[in-house]
Amino acid sequence: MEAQPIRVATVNDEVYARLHKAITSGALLPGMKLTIRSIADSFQVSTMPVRDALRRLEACGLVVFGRRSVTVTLLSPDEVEQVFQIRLRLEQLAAEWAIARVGPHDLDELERILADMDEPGLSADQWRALNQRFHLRFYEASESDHLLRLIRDVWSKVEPYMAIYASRVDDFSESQQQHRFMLDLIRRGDLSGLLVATAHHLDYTAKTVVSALEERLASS
Amino acid sequence: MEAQPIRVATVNDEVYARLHKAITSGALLPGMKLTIRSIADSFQVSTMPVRDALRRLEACGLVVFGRRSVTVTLLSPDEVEQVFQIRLRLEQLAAEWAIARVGPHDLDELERILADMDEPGLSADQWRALNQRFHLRFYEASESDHLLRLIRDVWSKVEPYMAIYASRVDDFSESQQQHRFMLDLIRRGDLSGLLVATAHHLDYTAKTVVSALEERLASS
DNA sequence: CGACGCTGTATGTGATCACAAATCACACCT
DNA sequence: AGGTGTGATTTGTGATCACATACAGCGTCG
Repeated sequence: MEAQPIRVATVNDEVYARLHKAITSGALLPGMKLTIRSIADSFQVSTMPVRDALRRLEACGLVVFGRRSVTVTLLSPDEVEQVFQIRLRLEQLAAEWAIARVGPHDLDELERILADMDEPGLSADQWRALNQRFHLRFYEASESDHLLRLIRDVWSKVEPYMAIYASRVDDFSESQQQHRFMLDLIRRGDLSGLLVATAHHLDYTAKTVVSALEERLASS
Repeated sequence: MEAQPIRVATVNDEVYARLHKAITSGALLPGMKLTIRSIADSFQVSTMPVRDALRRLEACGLVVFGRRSVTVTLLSPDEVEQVFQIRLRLEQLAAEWAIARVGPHDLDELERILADMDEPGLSADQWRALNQRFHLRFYEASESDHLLRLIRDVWSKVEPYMAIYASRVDDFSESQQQHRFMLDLIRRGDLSGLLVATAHHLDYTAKTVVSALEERLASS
């Protein structure tokens, strides 16, 4: 139980959190133009915290500052694929570190998350949240805040597109099967097996997301 | 010749660039407390662009916002080592992509940079700049802005400590020898050899930097 | 002599205002 | 009818002001 310094919620952080969620959940679609003033008005705050929040989102790569505009980052299918490749390398490293330090308590929690994901009738958002929690929860065992933060940021970049994918598909059994297989490898401490499984899992996800994205682009 | 959109220099960007350089070059030491107002005064601008710039630096991990203070990020030797490990994975991926697309023009420029590094009487800052340019110039051939930006950011995190190291050592021949070896592998398209060499090179650098850092900590 | 508590200052946060430039619209010219 | 130039509006940028609170310095008490 490492005590994080208590951060009293500042408006800045709140705006950042809401915008981050809005973008990654797909509520604000990639390519959409944002205006600082409208956001400020809708949140009933001044433009200042919105500016700060957008700056931080810019550094995460979620928005892009133009000459006179702020737009939600729009990735081409090719870029999405690149980001997935980057994610893979980072997550493989995290897996290496995590598998060596994972404890029984961690395993229990991972198991519980998977159980939650088996629950029928999950919304796409709920499934995405649980899916992310499963992976990140495991990587937390790596005990590297730097790596974890990096993975989170890179994850965020492709999250909007996973939201698109998840909203069109209602069968996650294949993905869930892979999760169980990976958890089993983690339990047995099979690192090389886990690395392969992770690559396979991410490739599978990437292919699905990218093809869904290309299909959407072609139809427009 | 891909045309970058013309960014007229805003005060914000200028402040960001200066602070970034000040931190990575070691002029602002890790752990140092910053005050928005003093920075604004010294740059003869208002506090506003400084705030924006610091927010962006925060997202890059170069500064940390406390409750009532902004401090330059201070990394423990252990954290520095972690970041080097992350760098390695990212740079190996970049090497994979770059070695397949590198062209004669790129090779010429890399050669020229190495020649510049052979120049005797280089200051520590100059050597660091050239060293970074050599590696990043190669990775530019990967043609992935996302990966490149990520590497740049992660690099920045350990740059201050490389500055400490570089200021204490005046013999870079070992490092330079590794560079020449790597460039030769690039020329011959020997990917697996390059991956090993990259790992060796970064491990060597990390060990040197970390031990210099620990030595400095022990003596204080 | 040291620890605790209070007060004053310093400083990040948020709001409001002013400005310049980019964008859009409409009208005009070719 | 299509392209172009001009004006109005939008909108990000930067400055200044007000405020609440963390932090330091000092005094007092045990």
